[in-house]
Amino acid sequence: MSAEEPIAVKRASGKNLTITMKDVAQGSGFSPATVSIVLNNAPLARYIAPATKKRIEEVAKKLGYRPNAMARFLRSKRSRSVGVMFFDITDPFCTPVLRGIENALYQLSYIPFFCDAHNQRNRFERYLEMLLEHHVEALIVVANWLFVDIHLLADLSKRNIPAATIGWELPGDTVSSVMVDNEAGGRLALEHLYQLGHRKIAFIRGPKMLIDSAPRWRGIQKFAHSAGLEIEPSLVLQLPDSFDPNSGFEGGYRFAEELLQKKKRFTALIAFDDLTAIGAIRALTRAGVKVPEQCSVVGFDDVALSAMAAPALTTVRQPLEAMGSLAVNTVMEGVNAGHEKRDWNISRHKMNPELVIRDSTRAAALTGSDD
Amino acid sequence: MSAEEPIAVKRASGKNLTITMKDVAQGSGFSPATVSIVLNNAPLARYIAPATKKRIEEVAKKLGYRPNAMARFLRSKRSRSVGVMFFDITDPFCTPVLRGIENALYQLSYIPFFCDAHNQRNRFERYLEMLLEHHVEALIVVANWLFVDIHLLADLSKRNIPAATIGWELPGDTVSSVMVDNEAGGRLALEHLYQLGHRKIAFIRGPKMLIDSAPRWRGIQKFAHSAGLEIEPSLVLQLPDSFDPNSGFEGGYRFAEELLQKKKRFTALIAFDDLTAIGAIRALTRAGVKVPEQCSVVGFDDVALSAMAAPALTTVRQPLEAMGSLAVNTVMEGVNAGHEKRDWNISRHKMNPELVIRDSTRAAALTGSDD
DNA sequence: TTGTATGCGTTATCAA
DNA sequence: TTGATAACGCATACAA
Repeated sequence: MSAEEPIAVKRASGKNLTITMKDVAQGSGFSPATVSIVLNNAPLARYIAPATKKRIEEVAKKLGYRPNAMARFLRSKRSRSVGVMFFDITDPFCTPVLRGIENALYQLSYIPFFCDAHNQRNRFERYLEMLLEHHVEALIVVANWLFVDIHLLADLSKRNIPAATIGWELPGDTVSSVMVDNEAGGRLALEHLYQLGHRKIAFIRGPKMLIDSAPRWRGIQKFAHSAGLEIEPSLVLQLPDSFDPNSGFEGGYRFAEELLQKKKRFTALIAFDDLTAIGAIRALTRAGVKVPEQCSVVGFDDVALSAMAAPALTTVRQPLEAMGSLAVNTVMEGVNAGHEKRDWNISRHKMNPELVIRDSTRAAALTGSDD
Repeated sequence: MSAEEPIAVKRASGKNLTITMKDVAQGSGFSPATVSIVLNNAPLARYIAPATKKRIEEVAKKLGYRPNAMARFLRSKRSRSVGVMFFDITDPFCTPVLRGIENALYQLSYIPFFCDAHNQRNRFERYLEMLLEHHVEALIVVANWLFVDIHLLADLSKRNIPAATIGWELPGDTVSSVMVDNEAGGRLALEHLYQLGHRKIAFIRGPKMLIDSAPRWRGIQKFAHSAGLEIEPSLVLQLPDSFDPNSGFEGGYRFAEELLQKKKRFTALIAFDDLTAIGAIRALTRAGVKVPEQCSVVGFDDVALSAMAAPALTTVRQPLEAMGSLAVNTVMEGVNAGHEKRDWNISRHKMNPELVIRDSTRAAALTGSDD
């Protein structure tokens, strides 16, 4: 093949900077249809002469042709984009999840629209609107509490837009979900302390509004029951509802302080999440109670800072990144099913938590705690 | 107006779930052109009869009409989307920046595409490709080191796609940038310690590959010079290059350990960034050196975890969220200029850092440091 | 093996 | 004051 065959492109030689398929057609001497078939490697490409293919690909490359995703959507109805909505990206929980989502989408050559509802309902709705206008093929919602009524998201599935939630689940059978097995996590935390010999254990439960709170506590109760461990009510506190994902830190601090002031005796503490644990540790340390020597502390989540906390936090890890990818794979199954006109079902995943033992826990001393 | 005038929409009553402009036209009894004019409040809308407007808007709403962003783009060349590319979202530096970008875009009814290069060049390029295919109106790149040659991004400005970098700047005059004034920040950190009476100060400088490292150090040197403070070379260490944004923690730990082992005497330490500072504090504490009683430590950035560290970290804050918004406003000026066929210039912003005094610094003791 | 024609949902120009 | 028509860039059915 004459590799030097000139590429003729008629252009107003002016402003128009975007190379279109027509340009490639003109440049290669074939029709736009043929170009389309070749560049997309469509079924019909089987019948195109190799020389033609080569020529077209060559020209496309030389011209720097880039398919226009918008125009393409108009025909194919595939936008190759997915909406990713966070209730509050400020929550350290979110970053690894985002990474997991992004990475899985990237593998599939999909690109995410990023939305952050700032915990505001109207903002959530506005973003939903925008995503719909941009015709995302699927939606992933990352949240740990619920203000979104079913209708909003169920609406999506009526439009055949598969949706999945992470860290949260919806009643009904229209939205898939990916969560950690909170009950197992709660059990894991208590079991760990129990095995270390702790019997006087304090608890800072999660806020009522968080869907995680109840099952974690249930896991704790169940283990306590099965092990014959008594949970002393006066050692159980519950964080107040709050929209600030970082409020746990302050809450943990205050509640640990409170326990100390009431001269409660405990050799270990299970916090609702890592920030709460770190806040509690801060209060304990400040009051002269050494962690873990005098009091062990366990968190939940294993967010990035937990490994850097002092002492490094023992915690129940959620596989956040994996949860992100799983959500992607889940909705993409729906997307594919849709295109192949297959039926499919939503799925609800409960992923296994994992105990990560670091420096904030150790075997119970013989004596009780402080004061 | 008869509020009950029926809306007649002919449809195959089947699968098609998306309401188009044509549907609104049919439903309202007007032509698509008129509907377009009314719903976009185009100039010509001035001449449309109020009753017509009302009817059309009513029908559009009742039918749940949503403009198709793709089709709209094809005509208007406006995608109402912006590419946001992170070199590594894992860096705690990034989250507040993302929030700032997202928020500013939201105000303008633009939606961001989220891209994370994972510090990989080919991934960066692939994403760039995707963003171009999706015809983003602008690009924002968040990074603190450079593997991207000018050409890649300069290429954009040839396509009239305004670009801005955050935390990093490019030579040439094609890409805007938003950075913190690192030199001022370095000065701030040292000045603070100096005023507290510290004279024996150790430094952990940033890796060479980070653009921030040099100016921060320059700010330190300049202040030292002007204050007549001597910087002891043996107290100056430099972090090795690394692609892991969290490696500073380990580096800070190791270097602080090293200083201690060499029996160096110092009453304060300035770390390149917060993670490094927190790592250093960990090593100091572990070696029995109390922070801040025996050694003050200053960080840089004020990432989220700094306030929660123990002790809470004194640091030089970058206005990360504001930097994000500023970058948005900067590129949007280019976008607007482009549409109004105006000329415009890129801009380079240096934002003021701010000293945040927390618990990791205090007045120098009379004696030196440890051992 | 390749080309022609059509339509996706909009907007803009022109005509009525 | 409103409507018909063309065009944006692409992919497909059909024709050649």
